[in-house]
Amino acid sequence: MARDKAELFFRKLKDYYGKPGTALNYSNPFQLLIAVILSAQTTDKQVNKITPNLFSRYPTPEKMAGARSEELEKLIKGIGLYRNKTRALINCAKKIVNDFSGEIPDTREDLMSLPGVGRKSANVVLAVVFGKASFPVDTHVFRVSWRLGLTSGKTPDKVEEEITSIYPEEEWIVFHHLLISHGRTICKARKPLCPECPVGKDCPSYQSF
DNA sequence: AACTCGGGGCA
DNA sequence: TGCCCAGAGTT
Repeated sequence: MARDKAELFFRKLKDYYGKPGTALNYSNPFQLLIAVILSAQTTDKQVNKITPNLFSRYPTPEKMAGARSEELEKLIKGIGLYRNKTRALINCAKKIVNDFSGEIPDTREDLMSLPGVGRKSANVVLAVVFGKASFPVDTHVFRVSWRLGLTSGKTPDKVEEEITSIYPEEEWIVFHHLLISHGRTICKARKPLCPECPVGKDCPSYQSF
Protein backbone atom coordinates (compact mmCIF):
# COMPACT_ATOMS: atom_id res chain seq x y z
CA MET A 1 0.00 0.00 0.00
CA ALA A 2 1.54 3.25 -1.21
CA ARG A 3 0.12 5.18 1.70
CA ASP A 4 1.84 3.10 4.37
CA LYS A 5 5.19 3.35 2.62
CA ALA A 6 4.60 7.04 2.14
CA GLU A 7 4.10 7.55 5.87
CA LEU A 8 7.37 5.82 6.66
CA PHE A 9 9.38 7.67 4.00
CA PHE A 10 7.76 10.95 4.92
CA ARG A 11 8.81 10.56 8.53
CA LYS A 12 12.38 9.57 7.67
CA LEU A 13 12.83 12.37 5.16
CA LYS A 14 11.34 14.89 7.55
CA ASP A 15 13.71 13.85 10.32
CA TYR A 16 16.59 14.24 7.91
CA TYR A 17 15.76 17.47 6.06
CA GLY A 18 13.68 19.36 8.57
CA LYS A 19 11.18 22.09 7.77
CA PRO A 20 10.95 23.93 4.45
CA GLY A 21 13.03 27.08 4.09
CA THR A 22 11.89 30.24 2.42
CA ALA A 23 12.64 30.08 -1.28
CA LEU A 24 10.42 32.41 -3.26
CA ASN A 25 10.15 35.73 -1.45
CA TYR A 26 8.06 37.83 -3.80
CA SER A 27 4.96 39.16 -2.10
CA ASN A 28 3.74 40.94 -5.23
CA PRO A 29 1.70 38.43 -7.29
CA PHE A 30 2.83 39.76 -10.65
CA GLN A 31 6.46 39.77 -9.62
CA LEU A 32 6.18 36.29 -8.19
CA LEU A 33 4.68 35.06 -11.44
CA ILE A 34 7.52 36.61 -13.43
CA ALA A 35 10.12 35.15 -11.06
CA VAL A 36 8.54 31.73 -11.53
CA ILE A 37 8.67 32.06 -15.32
CA LEU A 38 12.32 33.07 -15.12
CA SER A 39 13.08 30.09 -12.88
CA ALA A 40 12.49 27.52 -15.60
CA GLN A 41 15.68 25.55 -16.23
CA THR A 42 17.57 27.71 -13.74
CA THR A 43 18.03 28.22 -10.02
CA ASP A 44 16.40 30.71 -7.66
CA LYS A 45 19.87 32.08 -7.04
CA GLN A 46 20.23 33.12 -10.68
CA VAL A 47 16.75 34.60 -10.75
CA ASN A 48 17.32 36.61 -7.58
CA LYS A 49 20.33 38.26 -9.19
CA ILE A 50 18.32 39.88 -11.96
CA THR A 51 14.89 40.55 -10.44
CA PRO A 52 15.80 43.74 -8.51
CA ASN A 53 16.75 45.57 -11.70
CA LEU A 54 14.01 43.95 -13.72
CA PHE A 55 11.24 44.92 -11.30
CA SER A 56 12.67 48.33 -10.71
CA ARG A 57 12.29 49.00 -14.44
CA TYR A 58 9.07 46.99 -15.02
CA PRO A 59 7.16 46.72 -11.73
CA THR A 60 3.70 46.09 -13.20
CA PRO A 61 2.09 44.15 -16.06
CA GLU A 62 1.34 47.46 -17.77
CA LYS A 63 4.99 48.56 -17.71
CA MET A 64 6.29 45.18 -18.79
CA ALA A 65 3.73 44.89 -21.57
CA GLY A 66 5.19 48.05 -23.07
CA ALA A 67 8.81 46.97 -22.80
CA ARG A 68 11.11 47.07 -25.79
CA SER A 69 12.47 43.55 -26.11
CA GLU A 70 16.06 44.73 -26.63
CA GLU A 71 15.93 46.65 -23.39
CA LEU A 72 14.25 43.94 -21.34
CA GLU A 73 16.63 41.38 -22.77
CA LYS A 74 19.61 43.26 -21.39
CA LEU A 75 18.12 43.15 -17.90
CA ILE A 76 17.68 39.39 -17.86
CA LYS A 77 20.74 38.43 -19.87
CA GLY A 78 23.08 36.36 -17.77
CA ILE A 79 20.26 34.00 -17.04
CA GLY A 80 19.85 31.09 -19.39
CA LEU A 81 17.35 30.98 -22.25
CA TYR A 82 17.03 34.75 -22.15
CA ARG A 83 15.58 35.19 -25.65
CA ASN A 84 12.71 32.78 -24.97
CA LYS A 85 12.10 34.38 -21.64
CA THR A 86 12.16 37.92 -22.96
CA ARG A 87 9.43 36.99 -25.43
CA ALA A 88 7.48 35.10 -22.78
CA LEU A 89 7.64 37.94 -20.27
CA ILE A 90 6.42 40.63 -22.65
CA ASN A 91 3.67 38.47 -24.16
CA CYS A 92 2.65 37.25 -20.73
CA ALA A 93 2.36 40.81 -19.44
CA LYS A 94 0.36 41.83 -22.51
CA LYS A 95 -2.05 38.97 -22.03
CA ILE A 96 -2.53 39.80 -18.36
CA VAL A 97 -3.36 43.39 -19.31
CA ASN A 98 -5.56 42.58 -22.29
CA ASP A 99 -7.36 39.41 -21.21
CA PHE A 100 -7.29 39.53 -17.42
CA SER A 101 -7.70 43.22 -16.62
CA GLY A 102 -4.16 43.43 -15.29
CA GLU A 103 -4.81 40.82 -12.58
CA ILE A 104 -3.02 37.50 -12.17
CA PRO A 105 -5.56 34.76 -13.00
CA ASP A 106 -6.30 32.26 -10.26
CA THR A 107 -7.16 29.13 -12.19
CA ARG A 108 -4.80 26.55 -13.58
CA GLU A 109 -6.29 26.82 -17.05
CA ASP A 110 -5.96 30.61 -17.23
CA LEU A 111 -2.45 30.58 -15.80
CA MET A 112 -1.35 27.99 -18.34
CA SER A 113 -2.72 30.15 -21.13
CA LEU A 114 -0.03 32.69 -20.24
CA PRO A 115 3.17 32.51 -22.32
CA GLY A 116 5.99 30.94 -20.33
CA VAL A 117 3.66 29.33 -17.80
CA GLY A 118 3.35 25.57 -18.01
CA ARG A 119 1.85 22.96 -15.71
CA LYS A 120 4.52 23.19 -13.02
CA SER A 121 4.73 26.99 -12.89
CA ALA A 122 0.95 27.32 -12.81
CA ASN A 123 0.83 25.08 -9.77
CA VAL A 124 3.52 27.10 -8.01
CA VAL A 125 1.55 30.31 -8.53
CA LEU A 126 -1.71 28.70 -7.40
CA ALA A 127 -0.06 27.51 -4.20
CA VAL A 128 2.11 30.51 -3.36
CA VAL A 129 -0.10 33.40 -4.51
CA PHE A 130 -3.57 31.99 -3.96
CA GLY A 131 -2.97 29.36 -1.30
CA LYS A 132 -4.80 26.82 -3.44
CA ALA A 133 -4.11 23.12 -3.20
CA SER A 134 -1.71 22.25 -5.98
CA PHE A 135 1.41 20.14 -6.23
CA PRO A 136 4.08 21.33 -8.68
CA VAL A 137 5.59 18.26 -10.33
CA ASP A 138 9.08 19.00 -11.57
CA THR A 139 11.77 16.50 -12.50
CA HIS A 140 12.87 16.02 -8.89
CA VAL A 141 9.37 15.24 -7.70
CA PHE A 142 8.81 12.96 -10.66
CA ARG A 143 12.06 11.02 -10.23
CA VAL A 144 12.15 10.76 -6.43
CA SER A 145 8.52 9.74 -5.98
CA TRP A 146 8.94 7.13 -8.69
CA ARG A 147 12.09 5.68 -7.11
CA LEU A 148 10.40 5.52 -3.73
CA GLY A 149 7.58 3.58 -5.34
CA LEU A 150 5.01 6.18 -4.37
CA THR A 151 3.97 6.87 -7.94
CA SER A 152 3.93 4.88 -11.16
CA GLY A 153 2.49 7.41 -13.60
CA LYS A 154 4.36 8.21 -16.80
CA THR A 155 3.07 11.74 -17.17
CA PRO A 156 3.37 14.64 -14.72
CA ASP A 157 -0.42 14.99 -14.62
CA LYS A 158 -0.78 11.37 -13.56
CA VAL A 159 2.01 11.72 -10.98
CA GLU A 160 0.36 14.82 -9.58
CA GLU A 161 -2.89 12.92 -9.21
CA GLU A 162 -1.19 9.96 -7.52
CA ILE A 163 0.94 12.00 -5.17
CA THR A 164 -1.85 14.29 -4.01
CA SER A 165 -3.98 11.28 -3.14
CA ILE A 166 -1.35 10.08 -0.67
CA TYR A 167 -1.38 13.03 1.73
CA PRO A 168 -3.84 15.51 3.17
CA GLU A 169 -3.36 18.99 1.73
CA GLU A 170 -1.84 20.38 4.92
CA GLU A 171 1.22 18.21 4.40
CA TRP A 172 1.80 18.88 0.71
CA ILE A 173 4.14 21.79 1.22
CA VAL A 174 6.37 19.86 3.56
CA PHE A 175 6.34 16.76 1.40
CA HIS A 176 7.08 18.77 -1.72
CA HIS A 177 10.02 20.40 0.01
CA LEU A 178 11.33 17.00 1.09
CA LEU A 179 11.16 15.53 -2.42
CA ILE A 180 12.96 18.53 -3.90
CA SER A 181 15.66 18.60 -1.22
CA HIS A 182 16.15 14.88 -1.51
CA GLY A 183 16.32 14.99 -5.31
CA ARG A 184 18.91 17.73 -5.29
CA THR A 185 21.25 16.32 -2.67
CA ILE A 186 21.00 12.53 -2.45
CA CYS A 187 18.45 11.06 -4.82
CA LYS A 188 20.17 12.67 -7.81
CA ALA A 189 19.34 11.80 -11.39
CA ARG A 190 22.77 10.31 -11.97
CA LYS A 191 24.85 8.68 -9.26
CA PRO A 192 22.34 8.80 -6.41
CA LEU A 193 23.98 8.50 -3.00
CA CYS A 194 21.96 5.56 -1.70
CA PRO A 195 24.30 4.75 1.21
CA GLU A 196 23.67 8.23 2.63
CA CYS A 197 19.92 8.12 2.11
CA PRO A 198 17.71 8.33 5.20
CA VAL A 199 15.22 5.97 3.57
CA GLY A 200 17.98 3.47 2.96
CA LYS A 201 17.06 -0.09 2.16
CA ASP A 202 13.35 0.54 2.61
CA CYS A 203 13.53 2.19 -0.80
CA PRO A 204 12.56 -0.20 -3.61
CA SER A 205 15.21 1.43 -5.80
CA TYR A 206 18.02 1.13 -3.29
CA GLN A 207 21.30 0.70 -5.19
CA SER A 208 19.44 -0.69 -8.15
CA PHE A 209 20.78 1.69 -10.75
C1' DA B 1 8.24 11.94 -28.75
C1' DA B 2 12.18 14.64 -29.80
C1' DC B 3 14.29 18.75 -29.98
C1' DT B 4 15.59 23.60 -28.72
C1' DC B 5 16.93 27.29 -25.84
C1' DG B 6 21.92 29.48 -22.47
C1' DG B 7 24.35 29.52 -18.57
C1' DG B 8 26.02 27.59 -13.81
C1' DG B 9 28.12 23.77 -11.30
C1' DC B 10 31.02 20.33 -10.98
C1' DA B 11 34.08 16.27 -12.57
C1' DT C 1 36.69 22.17 -20.31
C1' DG C 2 33.22 19.37 -21.49
C1' DC C 3 29.15 17.14 -19.62
C1' DC C 4 25.04 17.29 -16.96
C1' DC C 5 21.27 19.72 -15.06
C1' DA C 6 16.50 22.41 -14.81
C1' DG C 7 10.55 23.55 -18.02
C1' DA C 8 7.99 25.29 -21.75
C1' DG C 9 7.04 25.59 -26.51
C1' DT C 10 7.31 23.93 -31.11
C1' DT C 11 7.37 20.54 -34.71
